[in-house]
Amino acid sequence: MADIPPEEVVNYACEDADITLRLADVFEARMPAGSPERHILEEVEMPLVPVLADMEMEGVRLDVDVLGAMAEGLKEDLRKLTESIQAHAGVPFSIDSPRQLGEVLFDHLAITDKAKKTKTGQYATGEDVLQKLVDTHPIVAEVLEYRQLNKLLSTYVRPLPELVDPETGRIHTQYMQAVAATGRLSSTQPNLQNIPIRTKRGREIRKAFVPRDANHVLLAADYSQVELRIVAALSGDRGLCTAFLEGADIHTATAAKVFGVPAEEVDRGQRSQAKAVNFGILYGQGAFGLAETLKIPRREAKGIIEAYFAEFADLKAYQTRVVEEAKENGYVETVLGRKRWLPDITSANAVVRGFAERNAINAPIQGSAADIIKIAMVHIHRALDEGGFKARMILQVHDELVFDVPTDEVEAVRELVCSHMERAVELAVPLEVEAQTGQDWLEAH
DNA sequence: TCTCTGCTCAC
DNA sequence: CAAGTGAGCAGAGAC
Repeated sequence: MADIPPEEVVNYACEDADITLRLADVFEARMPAGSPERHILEEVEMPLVPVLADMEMEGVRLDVDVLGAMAEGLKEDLRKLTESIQAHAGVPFSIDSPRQLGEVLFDHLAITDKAKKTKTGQYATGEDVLQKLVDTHPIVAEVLEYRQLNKLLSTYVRPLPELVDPETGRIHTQYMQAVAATGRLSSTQPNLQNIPIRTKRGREIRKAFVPRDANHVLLAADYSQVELRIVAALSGDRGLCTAFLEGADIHTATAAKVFGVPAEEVDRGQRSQAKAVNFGILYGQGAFGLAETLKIPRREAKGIIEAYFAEFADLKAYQTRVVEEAKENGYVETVLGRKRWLPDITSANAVVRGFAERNAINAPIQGSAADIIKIAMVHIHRALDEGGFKARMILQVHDELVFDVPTDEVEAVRELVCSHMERAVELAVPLEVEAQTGQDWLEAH
């Protein structure tokens, strides 16, 4: 081994021997030519590196005045809420401290005699816990609102303007390519993959994400129901596949089957329940979790899940199969053959094993969605370059891509982006993409 | 200064 | 016991 340059060698220190191997041999053994791993490395992950680098360097412009105005409003509302919460409590305390808040609510004010504890023994004061206690005392609703507004101020509105690069005037996130166990990207410094959208107040933050100048717009393109389409394709479930092939509203179609009524007669409540079941399926949720989400008795949740799997029997069989395969092989795979190893799948501990089983169900779905959008990103980046477009890909949020586009390129880029996203892979069901433009990220949704 | 905990934002 | 993947913030305590 003396003739191998040191940078081409890996050393293993074992109990009673030092083993030296050629790096190239280790690589060939771990990623043999023609293997799915090698394909993912060479055709997806490596080509994605310069794409992500370009996105990071390009950055996204932030209108700091929008956030400045929001900050003033939030501070004033938080001041009033703090005053009122302290008055209800009767003692000064830090609302930001879950421990102090728990003591105020459950010892001092004693708003319930059934307080829940966390695993470390302190009072649980999470959103779901407080939501159930909202009628016991006026302080509870105020704490919930305080938490929501303080989250917006402390995580987004205050820090984001600080992260604008003085050179470019833009925010430059970092995409982490080898962090998430499923193959997803993550985003840090700042995380631009969790900018609020759910609440009215939070959504406003998206108005601060703007195109580079007056001659550009933001174009946001997102996959419609991509994970449910993937689960339909992977399971080959006839009911699910047919619904997607017919272009049906998937939650309405699901409700029609589960509740045994024609699609036209599905009401809002039934659709919303079916939607919750569909999402739960992606994570391996059980009756307990569904009951919690829908705020219905467990018995009822169990009935809904049973009706669901009676209708979508191929899906049930698929989930059973994927867990069995995980036990057999020690891993599960995405559409591209990306593996997630699950050593806990054979654990004797039912809690630990249950976790691994839900990972076995979820990872192929979440990971396949990651595979698909990564392929689309590589193709789109190449097509924009080859087409001589000035449009730039600037953000990825798991099932969504955002572009900064000159106004005269909008229609061509929209077509290019949608077409590459929809054709990234060929599945047994169509992939659909919705694209919208706007003068800010909120408007583009 | 570092790490852990609890909480909450996104998909 | 119970719903997957992440990141960031403030509090609290160890060092």
